Amino acid sequence: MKIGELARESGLAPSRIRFYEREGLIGSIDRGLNGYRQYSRETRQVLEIIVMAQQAGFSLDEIRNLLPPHGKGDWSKDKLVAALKKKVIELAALQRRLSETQAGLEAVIARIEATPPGGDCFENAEAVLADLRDQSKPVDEIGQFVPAKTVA
Amino acid sequence: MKIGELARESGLAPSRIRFYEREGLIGSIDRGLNGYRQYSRETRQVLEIIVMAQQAGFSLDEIRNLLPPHGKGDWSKDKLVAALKKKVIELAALQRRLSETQAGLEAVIARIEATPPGGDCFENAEAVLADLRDQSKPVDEIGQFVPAKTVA
DNA sequence: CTTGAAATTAAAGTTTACTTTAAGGTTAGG
DNA sequence: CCTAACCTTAAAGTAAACTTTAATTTCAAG
Repeated sequence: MKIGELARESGLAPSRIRFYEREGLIGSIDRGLNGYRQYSRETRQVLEIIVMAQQAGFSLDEIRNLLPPHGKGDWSKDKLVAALKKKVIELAALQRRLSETQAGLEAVIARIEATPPGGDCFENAEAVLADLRDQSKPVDEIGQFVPAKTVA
Repeated sequence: MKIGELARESGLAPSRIRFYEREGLIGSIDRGLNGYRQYSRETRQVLEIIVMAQQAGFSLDEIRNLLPPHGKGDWSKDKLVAALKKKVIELAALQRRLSETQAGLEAVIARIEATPPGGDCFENAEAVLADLRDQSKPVDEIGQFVPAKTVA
């Protein structure tokens, strides 16, 4: 599979795929005699995980550390299981982050919809934001809202 | 309230608050005789909403359009609520996909760990990857995974 | 054999979201 | 009164995540 095909299938631009390779997110891939990159189907899964993780707010740097080390094909059963389990843990991390984001958004929606039609925007803001603060943890103990601590 | 105090309370750098003002996310604020910015308590709430929305994946540009027109008063909350709800739906969809992927992975792990120790590693790996492809449904109807359409 | 689509590289450019710097004016404490 | 901490501005700098450009090379069709 050449880069153009992979690009079509994944929906990512070829430049982006090459960029991920330069950045070490995709392991060294095979080259044909002509120097063209030859991808396996596995690469598509990797790209998908990268995109998903990005959508959940992970930086490429974090993703690089989450992805299993792409040492080539000595795939023993144990290593395969270990890699998959690691992936499950990664997915759980993604889910946690998504849940937090979603909970925060829903709280904000609830508050806005609870505002009386003619009312001042921030009349009861204080109370609801306090709720938000109690439920999840968008603030630290000093009372500042934390800048999205990226979770490795 | 001067900028330093607001910065301490919100946890945002003064430069960042001034930046948001330049970008039109915070309305025109009062100035003292000395030219110092004088903030009201409302501004803190606005800053918190900005941070919240950022964590949910909104760009500053999108946020600017969601926030009340700071010329005068009423914030048409319908637009804001609609956008936020749309975002929640997106997040839910993302989470469903993650769940499916995770469930698939766990099933695959269980299968591998149940295989008798005599098996061929590569045969196994092949089957595992096939499972992964079939079980998770990470693609849209064209077969691409969608690149997180940011919603205004 | 020629032509156009697709591949390669290195390097430079873009956007977003800030921060830092430089050069100053203001204010509170000792 | 002096000094340090805080405020002001415009402008330049930075980091992340890509994309675009330019200058080739290669492949596939007619």
